[in-house]
Amino acid sequence: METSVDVRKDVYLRNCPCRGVLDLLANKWTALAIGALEDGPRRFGELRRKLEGVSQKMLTQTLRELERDGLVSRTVYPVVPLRVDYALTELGRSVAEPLSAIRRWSEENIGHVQRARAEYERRAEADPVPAR
Amino acid sequence: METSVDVRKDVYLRNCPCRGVLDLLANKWTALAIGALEDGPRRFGELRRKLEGVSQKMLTQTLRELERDGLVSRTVYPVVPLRVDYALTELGRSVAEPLSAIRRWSEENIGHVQRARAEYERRAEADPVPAR
DNA sequence: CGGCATCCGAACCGATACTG
DNA sequence: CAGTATCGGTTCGGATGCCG
Repeated sequence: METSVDVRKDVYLRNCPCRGVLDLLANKWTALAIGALEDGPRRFGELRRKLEGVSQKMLTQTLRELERDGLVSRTVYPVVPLRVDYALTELGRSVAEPLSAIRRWSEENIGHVQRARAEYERRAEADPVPAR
Repeated sequence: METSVDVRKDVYLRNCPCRGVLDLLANKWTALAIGALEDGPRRFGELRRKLEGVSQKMLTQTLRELERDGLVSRTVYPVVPLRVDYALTELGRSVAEPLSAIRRWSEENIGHVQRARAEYERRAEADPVPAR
């Protein structure tokens, strides 16, 4: 069936819709939000506390996009006070592992990055405009 | 040796420097740039053509950050016309695989995402302000 | 060829106030 | 509790022009 437009699935192509998906995953809070849901459903407030430094606005926005794209489900319990649960969908669970690898890499290699950064600055000082 | 400040390596903590690393990887063009260098060194112009839609400014900026953080090396050949090669460092090669997984997921799951998006819009139309 | 500097509109994001 | 709405500052990012 698949009415295939002549745009192959290649993130390097300008007009490929996968670009949008990549951008979603590349969002500042996406990897953290997905990771926080790996162990089961969480309430909005729990996520807010877990993702230190996230503003309520950005968390809401991030979760909305993830819900819209089918990675996260949102369940409202009509109780007082209001309760809203977020959970990974099957699609969301399938991206959890790749994103987890990214988070892990960040934690494991921060040392290397910091050393590289220090080295870079050291050069910039010692050598103002070498070949650039 | 490791002068350990009391900030553990946890991307969920507000003041953990890993946040900066995660942000680097979460940049719009980072995953594409790293991927384009997987098969060996590439010239600036090659990368520009490969990453369709990237502006020269953003490509330069992305490559600079990657160089600064030790994921990419930059080699200038003092010839006319000028030639500059970019290549992955060992650190850069170690992140190539995780980022590749992210790109692959984007390409493989664009269908699911598009269907979810259509479904979401369909609901929004049919049901203006249900529980939000 | 591979940049850098500048301008400028667009998008992002935090802070605050208000709602069911 | 879990949002929405709005305002304003910051950053993003494209377009253009110039340089070695």
